Parts: sequence; structure tokens; C-alpha cells
Amino acid sequence: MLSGRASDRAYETLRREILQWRLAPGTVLGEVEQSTRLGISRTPLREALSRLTADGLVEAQSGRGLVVAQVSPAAVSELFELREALETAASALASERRDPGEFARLADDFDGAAALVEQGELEAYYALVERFDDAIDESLGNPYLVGALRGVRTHLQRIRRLSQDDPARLVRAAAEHRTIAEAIRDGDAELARSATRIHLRASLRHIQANPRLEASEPKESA
Amino acid sequence: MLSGRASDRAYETLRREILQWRLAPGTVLGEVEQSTRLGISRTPLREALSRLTADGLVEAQSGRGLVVAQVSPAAVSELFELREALETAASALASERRDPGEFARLADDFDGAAALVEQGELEAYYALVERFDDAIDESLGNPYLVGALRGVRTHLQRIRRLSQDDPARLVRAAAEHRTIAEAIRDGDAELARSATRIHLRASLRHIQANPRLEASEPKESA
DNA sequence: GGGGCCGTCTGTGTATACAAACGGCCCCTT
DNA sequence: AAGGGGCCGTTTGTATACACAGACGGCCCC
Repeated sequence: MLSGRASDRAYETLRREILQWRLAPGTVLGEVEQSTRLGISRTPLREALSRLTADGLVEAQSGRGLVVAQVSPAAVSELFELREALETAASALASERRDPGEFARLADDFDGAAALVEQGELEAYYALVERFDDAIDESLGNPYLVGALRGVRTHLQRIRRLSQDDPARLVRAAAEHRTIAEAIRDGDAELARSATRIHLRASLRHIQANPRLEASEPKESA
Repeated sequence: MLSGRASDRAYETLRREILQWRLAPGTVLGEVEQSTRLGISRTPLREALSRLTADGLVEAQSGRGLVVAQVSPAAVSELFELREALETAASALASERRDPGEFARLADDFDGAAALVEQGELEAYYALVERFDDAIDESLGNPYLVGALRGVRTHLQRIRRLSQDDPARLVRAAAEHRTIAEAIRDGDAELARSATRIHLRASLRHIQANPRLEASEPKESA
């Protein structure tokens, strides 16, 4: 059912499991163990691990082989520094290249997003954010920049699970997104940049203020 | 001689050859062909190609397998957009975290760099730039940001070969670097950001004004 | 003479077998 | 009893053999 290559399936499966915390940070990824579990041989599994390492989701631990990359409060701050650099630039550039209609629609949708959140339709809200990200990517028309953004968003998915969905924060985030979308719609690059920075700083502060980071020690599988 | 793993050697070798244009953009990288040439089996070669693909130096071509990534004027502009986003942020952050002595020394060295260039000591000049980049990376203390910068610099090495070393431009670039180093030394984040932007725009304009881009057709390796 | 179909053939994708390195553990020595 | 050295087991790294898919060319039919 899933696409042809075993290495692709292994990559997608492991990636999903890591992002969903089904594979916790520090988990040792033995080649034999994982290839057996996924029903493939070591060869395609190794390719999958290689790609995950390139993504930064898997790290080499001193002598112990590969483990799921750790997450620490410091890493979150560092990731957000990169994120701010990329997304402020992306918003500014998108302002100059966007399809105004698309972002007008997004601004309207974010206007109604508070209702979504308050009705518990979190999936719908996250889908809207994803549509927003896609619209920016498409406006940019820059594979290098989009690729860097993708990498950051990957890590963000894992971090998002640190602070559970807080409806109050999401309502505010929706308003911030709306401001960004309006600025891009109006072609106001500097305003888009500022609005993006404000949104990211608020997001980071929220995550830091809700530290669900259990000190994830490198642990042996039980 | 070169470090233990065959896949590492293959990766380093191919990477160097691509960056030095010994493997031209569009060159088809057949697995059997390359593994034979490098004296290894297909398994480690495939791992090396996988990493090069993650780096963006190798791309999958529709049905033809893997080829050395193309370089186009559009790609150069796009790369510089990403570069500006990253390096302006890096300079600003480095200004807040730097060791002032280190950047004072760098500023002095860039002051003398015009002499280096005019004496044809280009290697010494490039080594100085590398020392500058390393000093910024170390100041940042942010693996995510440093990793993104590394990726951009990799592609830049290949692009640099497009416009041959122009001493007049390098002398001006040295002065621009000096300005950046001084701003970082003084902890002036906004000045560092502006100086970096100026430097990058000038660099891009120079490359675009000296188009040595032969239309690199996909060609078979000889 | 042109177009479509089939066979072949080159190349990638996967599995497995083999080799070497690393760590852990026990035993021996002092 | 503590430290060091050697042995064994496990795990990774590499090579090779096999399977399958896509591309190219020839041949036949229209």
C-alpha cells in the first residue's frame, strides 16, 4: 500500500514514530532490531537511518550506535533562533511575491479559527496552519529556503508535543497568524517581518513557560 | 590513510570532486561506474550518494538515476536569499555573544588582507575568511543555525568557481568583512546585520555581473 | 513507410553472507 | 581486593548475489 521502496517506507515510519514520541529521545536504534520490526532487511533500513540522521532526528551516540535525537530546553531555544531567521525572511519575501487573493482568504480563515479551537476542532486548526505554511512556500519559489523551513518545521512537530495543546494560546496564535497573513496580503514586507517575529517570540515563551520536558536520559530499552 | 569507513571516503571524495567542478553539473552518477572507480562496493557508495543528495549536491533525475545537481543563475539568487537570512541573523547574534578579542584580531587581519590579495596570496585570504566563519559559528553556539550555515557555504564553494577570483572585488570584500568584524567586536548587532547585508548584496551583484555560467547540459561522464 | 508491441538488457533496489571493530566480562596477577 | 589483560558476544561495515523495473531497440503488422 505505501509506496514502492522499502527504504522509503522505513524512513516515513520511523520519522512518524519519532515525531509522535512513540520512539522517545535517547532510544537506541539497533539495525537488526528495527529492520526485524519493520519486516525489511538491514540495507534499506540503513538508508532510512542515514536520511533521518541528515534530518537531525537521529544522532550517533559515542560508541553505542544511533539513538533518537535528544530534546532539551536549550535545543528548543536554538531551534527558534534559526526559525526566526528563516521565517521572518520568508514572510518578508512572500509579501513581495504572493498571490493576494490566497492570503486574503487565509486571513479570513484565521479570523474564524478561534471558533474552531473553542469547538475542539484542533485538527482543523492545524490543517489551516499547514495551508498557511504551504502558501508561503509556494510564494517564495525558492527551493533552498523552503528546504530549510521544512527542516525546522520537522523538529517543531516534535517540540509541539512538549506543551500540550493549550486552547487559550492557540486562540492568540490564530490572531497572530491573521496579522501576518494580512501584512503579506497587503505586500507590507516589514510589517510581515515584525508580525512574524512577534508570533515566534510568543510561541517560544509559551513553550518555555510550560515545561513538560521530563529530563530524557539516554535510557536502555527495558 | 583516509579515515576508516569506505562510505566516508567515498562521500568526501565525491563531495570534493563536485565542489571543484571535476564532476560537472548534470553528470550521471551510475552506481556501478562510481563504485568501480573508487574501488569500493555499491553498498557504501549508495550511502555516500544518499548523504550527497541530502546535502543538495546530487539530485534524482526523472528516470535516469542520480546526477550532479545543476547550477543556474536562478539557483544562485535563491541561494543568496537563504544566505542573507541566515548570515544577517548570525552576525547579529554573534555580536551579542562574541569574544571581543577574537573579532578585534579578525578586524585587524582583514585590514591587512588587501595586501595579501594584491600579492596573489589568495589562499591566505580564503583561509582568513574561513577563520572568520569559524569564529562566528563558535560564537553562536547553536548547532541548528551552524548546520544551516554549513549547508549554504557548501553550495557557495561550488558557485565561487563560477566567477574567477577577481582581485579588485576581493579587496572590496575584505573591507566589507572588516566592517562586519568591527561591528561584532563592538557588540553592535544592528550594524553587523546591515554590514552583512551590504556585503552579501555586493557579492551577489558581482557574481551576476560576471556570468561564467556555460549552459551546463546533462552529459555523460567521459 | 510508420507506429505499436514485445523482448532484452542495463541499472537500481533488496536480501544475505561475511568480516572487522567495539564493548563487556571474567579471570588472572600482584 | 583492585587493576589489567585477554576472550567472547554483539553490532556495525562491506561485499556479493539476486530480483525487478524501466529504457532502448528490433520486428511485425497495419
